[in-house]
Amino acid sequence: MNKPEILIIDDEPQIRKLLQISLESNDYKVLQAATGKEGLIMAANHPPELILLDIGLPDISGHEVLQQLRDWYHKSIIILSVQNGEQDIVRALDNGAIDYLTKPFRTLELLARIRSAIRRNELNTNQNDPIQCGDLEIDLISRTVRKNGQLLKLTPTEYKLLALFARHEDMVLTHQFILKEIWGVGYQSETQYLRVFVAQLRKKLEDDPNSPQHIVTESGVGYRFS
Amino acid sequence: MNKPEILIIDDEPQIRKLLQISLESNDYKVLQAATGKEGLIMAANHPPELILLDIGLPDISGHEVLQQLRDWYHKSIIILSVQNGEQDIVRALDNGAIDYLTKPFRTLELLARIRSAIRRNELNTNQNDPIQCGDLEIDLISRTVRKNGQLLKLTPTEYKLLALFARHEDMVLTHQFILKEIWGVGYQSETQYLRVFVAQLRKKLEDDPNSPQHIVTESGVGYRFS
DNA sequence: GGAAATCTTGATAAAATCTTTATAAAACTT
DNA sequence: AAGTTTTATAAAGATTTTATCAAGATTTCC
Repeated sequence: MNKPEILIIDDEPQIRKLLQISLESNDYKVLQAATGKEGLIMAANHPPELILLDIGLPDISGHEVLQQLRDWYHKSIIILSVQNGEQDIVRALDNGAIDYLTKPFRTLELLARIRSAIRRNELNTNQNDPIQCGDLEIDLISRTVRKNGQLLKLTPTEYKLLALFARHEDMVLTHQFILKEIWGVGYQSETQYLRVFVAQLRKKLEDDPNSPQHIVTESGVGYRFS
Repeated sequence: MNKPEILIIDDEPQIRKLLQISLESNDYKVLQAATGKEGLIMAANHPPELILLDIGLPDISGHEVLQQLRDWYHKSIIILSVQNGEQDIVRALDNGAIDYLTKPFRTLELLARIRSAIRRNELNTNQNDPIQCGDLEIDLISRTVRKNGQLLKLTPTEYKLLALFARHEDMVLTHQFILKEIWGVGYQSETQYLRVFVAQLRKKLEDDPNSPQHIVTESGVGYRFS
């Protein structure tokens, strides 16, 4: 049985050590790089199952590393950043990072995010099958959405939005990304549209729209669907 | 053990003979038609497992035969065409042919294509049985529609439209798709046609055309039949 | 060739959806 | 804890989409 390999790219030795202990005790194999350059080389030589990438690196910017990785690396990349780094987070997510964690992070949350990210790697198949999310079933071909087997009536924009969420389950989608995908370039500042439609979707598909389970808001960043 | 039946529609006797020998020696039962008309009749009387259809027929164009077949026949149709018939091939595939072969063809390739086509049939069986939707019964073979047992009189376009809906029960069909299927490419913006015919169909087959149960409109997208 | 049936096109009213505004609640900052 | 930013929600106005009728144009069939 092979352990999944995780590459950590971070310049702070304490962080690396902390991550190493947490991850190894949960049956992952850990690889470490202290600089962006080193990280790129290690990833290229031996592509891991997941990359944890610090945005604040000393040599190359983490954003630069992310972009270079994304040219060829298609598995999950999770961003590590200091608090108040919202700008960085949004930019990284828009560049293809799949999730983010702000330091200091809680171990349980870290592990949950990692499990989810690795699951996504394996889940890229069967594009045509209906998507099952708890009590929701989204069939992208027949364009139907069912909640507990019952057909929901969605407007075109509501459906587009839900389909976008469903295609990126568990991922944080930034406002900008969603707006670009649904309304097109040029609408990236109309975040109000998004709020209105998210509210409508929640009203239709959440058991309790006041404490949403499916469409979770990531304050200052975007939304996550699960 | 029943042998799968294959209907050949081709005006050239040599080709039919060649195909017959190849196919029978590989345990298929072969039916033959020399004209489009004859082919349509034979297919209707005794739907085969697969149809090999020549595009260059003397009486009706093979395209016409294909379209008429596709109104009700949902198993595989493989197109036979002379070389240089690219236009024909593209058109035929758009009209629902599943594969094509250019004459002269190599026997092994032919047999491989046929095996693959028949395998696809088995994925969706019972296509030829009458479709029952509540009080409606649509028989694609005899081209009849009954509501509570009573025969409805539909115009050709109305029938084509209803047949299209019935073949895609519960699916949302976009305006564009429907227009392309019924009127052909180039009519995809004539949504008014569709509205008129949907209204006529509803008048004929809904109990209350003002609150349609069968043909449901998906505003901004298309219609759904159930 | 002519009558009947069918299809195309235009006009208009009704319905559905989207956009925008307003305001309150929640979440973060300092 | 107060102030600021971000988010949620409702509802009015604007726009788009749909339904329906009916008049011409075309095709089909005898």
